[in-house]
Amino acid sequence: MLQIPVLREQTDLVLAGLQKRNFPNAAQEIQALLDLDQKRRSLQTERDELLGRANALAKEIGGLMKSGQKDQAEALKAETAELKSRTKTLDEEVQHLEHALQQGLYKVPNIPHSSVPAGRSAEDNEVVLEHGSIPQLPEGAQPHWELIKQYDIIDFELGIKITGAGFPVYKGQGARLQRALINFFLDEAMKAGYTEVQPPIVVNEASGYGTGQLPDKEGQMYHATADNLYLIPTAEVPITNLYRDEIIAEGKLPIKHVGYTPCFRREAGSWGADVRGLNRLHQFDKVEIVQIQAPEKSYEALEDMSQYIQGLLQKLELPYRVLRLCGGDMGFTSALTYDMEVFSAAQGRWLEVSSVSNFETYQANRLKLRQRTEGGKPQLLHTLNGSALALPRIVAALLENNQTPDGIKLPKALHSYLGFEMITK
RNA sequence: GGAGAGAUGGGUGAGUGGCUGAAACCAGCAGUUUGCUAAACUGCCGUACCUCUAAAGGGUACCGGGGGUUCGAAUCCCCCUCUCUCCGCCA
Repeated sequence: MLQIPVLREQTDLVLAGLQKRNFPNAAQEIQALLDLDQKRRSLQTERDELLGRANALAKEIGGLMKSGQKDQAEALKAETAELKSRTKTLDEEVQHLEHALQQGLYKVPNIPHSSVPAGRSAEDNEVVLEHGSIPQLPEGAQPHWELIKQYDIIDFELGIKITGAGFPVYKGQGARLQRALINFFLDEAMKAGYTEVQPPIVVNEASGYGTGQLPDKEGQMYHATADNLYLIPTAEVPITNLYRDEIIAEGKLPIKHVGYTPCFRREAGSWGADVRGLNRLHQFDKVEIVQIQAPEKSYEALEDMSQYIQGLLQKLELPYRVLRLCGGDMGFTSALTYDMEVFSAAQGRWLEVSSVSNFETYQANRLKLRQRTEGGKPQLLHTLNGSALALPRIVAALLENNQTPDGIKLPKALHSYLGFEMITK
């Protein structure tokens, strides 16, 4: 979440940012928070003064008791009793205000970076670049949901039987392709300096709040209520939370991690015409890269991550484009997001396969993730992450774009991982 | 799941009602000494908020989390969480 001092001292900047996001009633909402903050501070000052007096009295009483001056001690006790009841009331008010402020701040999204275009929806996203050419498909080319049946590599009906819609079963060459992609992505990331981690795929509530899934996206995560644990929607959650409540030494930066996990998304209310086949699932595999960086270097890191992800797409020989998301389409916690989309030729659509974001201090503030700086107070770090990559839509594009009458040709980069070069019947 | 023990600063670990935001040691930082390194010595060495300020300073809170007793709680009481040991169950 945003820091209160930023709200206080750079109000105009915050308001301009919220406007870019089309955040409703920004001025009133922020003013309400500033009022809460003002009131909290004045009450805290008052409370602390009273507590200070009570502490001094307690010491005095101790001294009097020791020297046997009981009557005088009793007189002071009476005074403390009154202080106590006043501080109690004040303390309750302060706590109430702090809570209200916290709740209010949870509802304020991150401030977009200056390069983020204004806009309301996906249509206003800015195409930064396009790479590769659109493949010419043979006569009678099929969308991937037909191909997976023909080659018997992914089975949605079986998934429906054992779990439900959106939980496909990968079989044979399909399963092998999944495993090849995961290994390829992990190996590439390690070559690029990311340290692999294998985190839990269920997380507690504190982790959900740490990276901002809670309370904003409460309904989007599967919730194991018996233990109050959440199935992760992305490896970002456990990996970034590895560093919750940490103060990192300057020399340890940047921290770079890669992790493969299944991801679980309820996708409540988002099913429609464009979600056939692998386009949208409740469970899917993803390799995620995470960086924790010093504030002055985070945008450099974001560009590196973007380049890295583009390199993967190039090795997979997929045509792709890079979008800079507009204020209205960007995630709640992000300051700048690039989406990478591949062209899935039989559907004739761009499919989002990666989203790489700089959260600046928004997550770090919740996480209390800071760096130790020389001679100064600990300073909030910047967190970044990106998919590298999400598998299902990559698979969709690979199948659709590379179909031939003889089978589906797979890119060279994967051959050694697959043990075959083409999916055949 | 049952029984018991425990949770203190970066680490080890003292502390059972006031002089303890917290000993000591280790690690770390700065300095003295030194041909270099090492050793020795000296000093510094938690976080958040409030207040004040040019800077310094001052205040409050925090000893797993929450509540209570008390003029006063790391210390006493209650609840919760977690860890360890033993038993049971299981991979």
